[in-house]
Amino acid sequence: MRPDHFLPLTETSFFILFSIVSTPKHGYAIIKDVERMSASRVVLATGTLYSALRRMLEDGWIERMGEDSSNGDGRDRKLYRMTDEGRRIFNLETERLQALVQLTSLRKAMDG
Amino acid sequence: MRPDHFLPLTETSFFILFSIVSTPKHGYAIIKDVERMSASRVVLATGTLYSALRRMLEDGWIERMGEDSSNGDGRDRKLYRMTDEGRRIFNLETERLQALVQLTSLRKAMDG
DNA sequence: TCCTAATATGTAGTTGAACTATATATTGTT
DNA sequence: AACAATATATAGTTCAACTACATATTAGGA
Repeated sequence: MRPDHFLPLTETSFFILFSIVSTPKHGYAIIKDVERMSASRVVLATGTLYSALRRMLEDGWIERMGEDSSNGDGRDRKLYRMTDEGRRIFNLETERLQALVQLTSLRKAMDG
Repeated sequence: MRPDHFLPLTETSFFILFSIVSTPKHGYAIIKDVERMSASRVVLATGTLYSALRRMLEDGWIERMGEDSSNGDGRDRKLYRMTDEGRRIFNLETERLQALVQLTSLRKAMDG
């Protein structure tokens, strides 16, 4: 199993994984979902999204599903689904985040 | 006042600011402090630290204090202190982090 | 006294993720 | 017919973090 020093995830990777954590989505839907979830603070450019997706595919964090052409509509859509490895990494990242928040709230009590 | 799109902070910047939030420190002390705080998960290389410090000085997030040579010992040490602007940014980042953790914990209940 | 680890600050060059800009095509609405 | 929204993708730039290197002082043990 690969080491864990790809943590911390970038904000982009984090939100992409978060977006497909339970429901596979295609690229454009991920952009819209991330925008909604973040209250418009994170708006991914297509260049940012597709290069991030390519990296995650290479690393096996996500995979394509419905590779065949016809998706009901004759539309060019590619659904991305999280792999077990992607889920493992996403969980590690949320744990890291929780620890960080806990650390900063501890500071408010003690000092030094 | 400058805009807020320097958020999210990188992990490096976050830990550096966190380290000097109440006590000014010199570079090497910051490295050791960050290592301790993160349970050795984050060990800053000197190149990483000093280039981050330079950027933060340029942006006015931190400032030097005790610029004069003699620090009791004849040692070459430069203390870095957080500015009000640095504190403002650090607080924004902790708020962002809290919101993120809240978002992920919400997911565990609902789904979509 | 010599050696080593810890303390302390810095620069040069590389890597890689996110960014802007651009290109293309389809679908739904007016 | 025109336009906004939906949909995917590449090329080139920017910038923070990284590795590797360079230098010097101080404390402690052999």
